[in-house]
Amino acid sequence: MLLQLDFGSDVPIYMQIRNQIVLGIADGRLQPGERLPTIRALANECGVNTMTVNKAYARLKQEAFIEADRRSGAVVRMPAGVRRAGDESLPRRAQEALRLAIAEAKLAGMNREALVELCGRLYDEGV
Amino acid sequence: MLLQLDFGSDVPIYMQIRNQIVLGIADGRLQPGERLPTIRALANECGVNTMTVNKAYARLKQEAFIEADRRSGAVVRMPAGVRRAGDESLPRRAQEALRLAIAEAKLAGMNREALVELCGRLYDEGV
Amino acid sequence: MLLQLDFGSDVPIYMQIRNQIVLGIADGRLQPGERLPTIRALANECGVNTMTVNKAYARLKQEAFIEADRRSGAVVRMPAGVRRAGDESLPRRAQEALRLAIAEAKLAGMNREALVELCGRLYDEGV
Amino acid sequence: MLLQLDFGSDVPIYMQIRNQIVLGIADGRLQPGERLPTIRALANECGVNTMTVNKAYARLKQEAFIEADRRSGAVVRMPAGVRRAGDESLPRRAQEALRLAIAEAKLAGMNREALVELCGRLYDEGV
DNA sequence: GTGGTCTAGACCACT
DNA sequence: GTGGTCTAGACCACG
Repeated sequence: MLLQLDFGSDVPIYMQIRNQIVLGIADGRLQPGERLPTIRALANECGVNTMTVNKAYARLKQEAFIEADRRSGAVVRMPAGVRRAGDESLPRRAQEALRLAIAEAKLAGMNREALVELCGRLYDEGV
Repeated sequence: MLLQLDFGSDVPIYMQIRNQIVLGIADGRLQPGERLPTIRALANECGVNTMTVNKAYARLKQEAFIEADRRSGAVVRMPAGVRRAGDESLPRRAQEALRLAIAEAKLAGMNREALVELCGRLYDEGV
Repeated sequence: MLLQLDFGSDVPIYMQIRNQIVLGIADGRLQPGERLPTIRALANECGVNTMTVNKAYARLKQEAFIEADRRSGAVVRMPAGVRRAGDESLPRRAQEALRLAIAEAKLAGMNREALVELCGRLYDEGV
Repeated sequence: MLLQLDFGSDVPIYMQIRNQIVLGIADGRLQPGERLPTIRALANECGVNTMTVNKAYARLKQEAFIEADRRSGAVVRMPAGVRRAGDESLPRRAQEALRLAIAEAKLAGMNREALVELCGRLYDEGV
């Protein structure tokens, strides 16, 4: 899986890395139990500092998306285990993001039908 | 309309103000043609710097959600002025936010049906 | 409040800082609403890097012990607000630590009465 | 006695092994004079490196919780050999851990009565 | 060889 | 002037 980072975005790089890995898990490109690249490898591949990748992995670990096994690096958690162990505030964050994105879609002229279809499609992608 | 700001959030204050006004327009609490508070009044009410509100208004204006009338301050634009055509016009940022939020909902264990229902409900709220 | 750090301990410095601030809140040396030193000031005072203090503050913030207000630095949260917003796993961690410490006390020959008295005393300190 | 290890915890594996054996001695699952599994057997059973178990045993021996009998492997020490006199002998590390855990319990909203009751219960468990 | 921690110094967005 | 982010390079404990 190749990450596409947008330096110059207002979204911090470590957050972009985190987001793309979350997307990768959700759409199946990253399978449960699969090993993620080592911090050094990913940092090298993306052209960023190891600390930056470290921060992304630390967050993913705290959010229970991955496990940082001291032996074999970081592995994707089983979906059953992704039931918010670490961060109770995340669902609320996600819901707020959802609400805002939908409000913008509405103001952009998208009707209800189109929006619901879009959301369903985004859900299905890569199931 | 009262703004609820979360100082200490990772979302900048001016962006929180911008977001809440967008939400207000979408759910009808703010009607097209309605005057927004003056920068100074809103800053005073929220206990933030006028620079902060100024930044929020500037962004809303640039995004065509409001118009800056020199006499009457900032007013909400007519929906015709905000509306664009079809799916394609959903701003990329909004669509990316949507995709990410839906991915997180999926990983939180929400099934397709529940998600679609939630999105529909969020769309309807305050229509 | 002066922090006493033990470089060379196996406990990471940022964790020592975090722990001492938690202790300070618990025993009243740090009052709710009180401002903590700025990251730079504390780093300077302790002779450590700003990143280290930053990490301690980030953790305290995530654990809901402090608020990092973007305007006025970090402030101690109201006790009512310290009800585990961020990290559900912490109480379990604390309970495990408690269990282990008590086991060691028992093996060190401390009887039940002395232990309970000690725990009560530690609880009262600085109420 | 089966050890339950949490790879991916921030507590090193060898320390988890050490801790669980201490707990086992305290609650009576491990009796004085009882033989511990050989390093190789325990390592095999837990799926860890023999070096890791070795490190745990070395620490336990240094802390006088076990003895390394050249013929029969590691055996749990007689309680007399572990017991010391009174409050003062509580190892500083343990007391600091106790203090911190109690501070966190207090900040989590636990009142004095509940805490003392919990500590007493933890003491009694498996006496 | 892994992740975790730390340093010294820098830039930036936000207020 | 604040916290947040990032870099380049380093050391260490762990396994």
